[in-house]
Amino acid sequence: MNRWRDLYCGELRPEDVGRTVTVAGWAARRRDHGGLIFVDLRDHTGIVQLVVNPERSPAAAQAAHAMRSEFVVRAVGEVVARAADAVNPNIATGAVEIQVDELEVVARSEPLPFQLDDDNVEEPLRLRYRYLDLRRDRMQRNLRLSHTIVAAIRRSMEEQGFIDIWTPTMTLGTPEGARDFLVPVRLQPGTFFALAQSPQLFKQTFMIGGLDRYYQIATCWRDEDLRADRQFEFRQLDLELAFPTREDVMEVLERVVVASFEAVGKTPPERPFPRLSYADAMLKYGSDKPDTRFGLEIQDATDVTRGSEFGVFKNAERVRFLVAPEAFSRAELQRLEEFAKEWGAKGLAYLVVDESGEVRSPIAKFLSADELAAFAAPPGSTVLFAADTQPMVERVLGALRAELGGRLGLIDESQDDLLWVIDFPLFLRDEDGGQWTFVHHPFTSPLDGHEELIESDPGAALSQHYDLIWNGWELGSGSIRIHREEVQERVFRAMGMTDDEAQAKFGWFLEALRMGAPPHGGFALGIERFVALFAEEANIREIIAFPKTASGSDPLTSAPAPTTQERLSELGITLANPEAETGR
RNA sequence: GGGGGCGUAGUUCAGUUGGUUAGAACGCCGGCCUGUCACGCCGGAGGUCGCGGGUUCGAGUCCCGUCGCUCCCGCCA
Repeated sequence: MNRWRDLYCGELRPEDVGRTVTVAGWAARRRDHGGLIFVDLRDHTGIVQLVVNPERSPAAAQAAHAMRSEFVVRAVGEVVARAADAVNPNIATGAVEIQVDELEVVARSEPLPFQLDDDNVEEPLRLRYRYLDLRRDRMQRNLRLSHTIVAAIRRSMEEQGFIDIWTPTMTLGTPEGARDFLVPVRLQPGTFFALAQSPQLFKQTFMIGGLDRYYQIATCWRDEDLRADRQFEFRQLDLELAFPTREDVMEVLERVVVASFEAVGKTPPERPFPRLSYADAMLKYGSDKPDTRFGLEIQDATDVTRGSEFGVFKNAERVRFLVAPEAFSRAELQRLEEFAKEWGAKGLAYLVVDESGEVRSPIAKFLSADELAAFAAPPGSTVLFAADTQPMVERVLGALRAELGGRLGLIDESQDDLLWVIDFPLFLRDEDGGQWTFVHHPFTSPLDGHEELIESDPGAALSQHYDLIWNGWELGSGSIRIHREEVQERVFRAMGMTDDEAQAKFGWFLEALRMGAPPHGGFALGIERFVALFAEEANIREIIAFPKTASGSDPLTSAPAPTTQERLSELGITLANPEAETGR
């Protein structure tokens, strides 16, 4: 290759025996036997063993003796076969080694703040010294996997006729949705750009502009609290196409998913992926992103319990239950009730059917024969009830189901369940107001024939919104959009927005809809979540080179940081709390 | 904004009912060692027990406050 190296450390094989080669990398480990010194030389491809023999090269032996962990080293030597009893089967290069003639310390290293072979280091320390963390297998693997998947996505999108177009990241803020990150504008003090939460309106504008099939791996910003699966900034595969059916959009995504599985050598799911209605998902799984790798389905008993002697059942809007395949002890039931209460339940009624078939329950005496028949469960199981409003019942049993799935080991980890949740409602009622608010975003089209319900029965109107779910993780959302301005205005009105407000926020877009907007629809898939599932990482920070901590800072650079008074004056900004200016 | 968990050597952790000089492993430093591959053996250095206050004869340990990290709820069109 060049003066630094002829090939990579991990590439050496028996057929290289006899060659004189130059290699370079980091000294992962040194074993100094006083005479012979072994050095494990590492680069991104793997490890090769250097053997430094003072009889062969006294100078190299001296250099190797002074060498320490993570020194950057260049070595010249002869590739030799190892003796049969000296072969190391744990590394790919284990049949050979390099007898060193020349050893150059290219760069020294201080002792590291943590050991690279310790896979149990606190995350803040890893992030503070991310460049060291990146040398490790885990991060190398994850970042390269991320690249492989993004490359496969791009290839698939281009094969399907999509073109990559850039959209602005500095844009007009939207009061709805997530909090915007604001960017003050020096040339117009007092005004702000918002960092794009997504290219939503721009991609719809591409369709009106006749671009037909657009995609982008777009960075998006949202100023909300961070989580294991949420960062301030993240990427999404953003796409939009003209004149599609809902099935067309889903097919595009299914091809992308299958191409990604193939790219990483994983058996792809069969197409088409199963479709599940929102109503069924909420009933059976208590979630709009169900993990369907296990059963434990929720059942509705409201028809039977409406005439119950048991007041809690009789008066509840909904009574639902699930049957756990274990006869829980009193202590376990108490823990489960605690759990249910944390999710908002007032209590947790239960029927335990022990191994002999005997029913043990404080509420059994209130229940009719019909009720007991409806809840029939096999010996060695427990029926767990939620009785409350429908949203609360869904919430509590959904959480309980997910918890039990994990706790009872019901999940088949080898399985990959990809599915579509479709037929979402168009609106949900705001918890504290009673105001109708959109489920996805206000540009989602009602289902065919549901336009009339926008005014007459908003809660009953279904939409052409669909979510893609993988093992209980939401990969992304999409919809067929509204392409008629008149429908768009009606949706805004149903949400309680005046025409003036709609004009102020979206006037430019409503105007575009009046000038020949084709039917269109699209999708956005979260790249980091998608890659994390392939990488079997529970946290997207493991997929991101330089992520923020849960409190929103970067331990490597110490960002964010206060700025100077000069910069603030230029921007026309006065801090309400000037102490913050000097930093913490 | 709310709830849970964590914070002791460079790292990962232990630390009894509040009681003498706060320990272990790995790492680091020095020495010995020519077939190791988590090399081995001998010796050594290394501590603001996150920070501040309180209770006590005495606090790593108990109490209050605070900071940081993390998970979850809210929030995330």
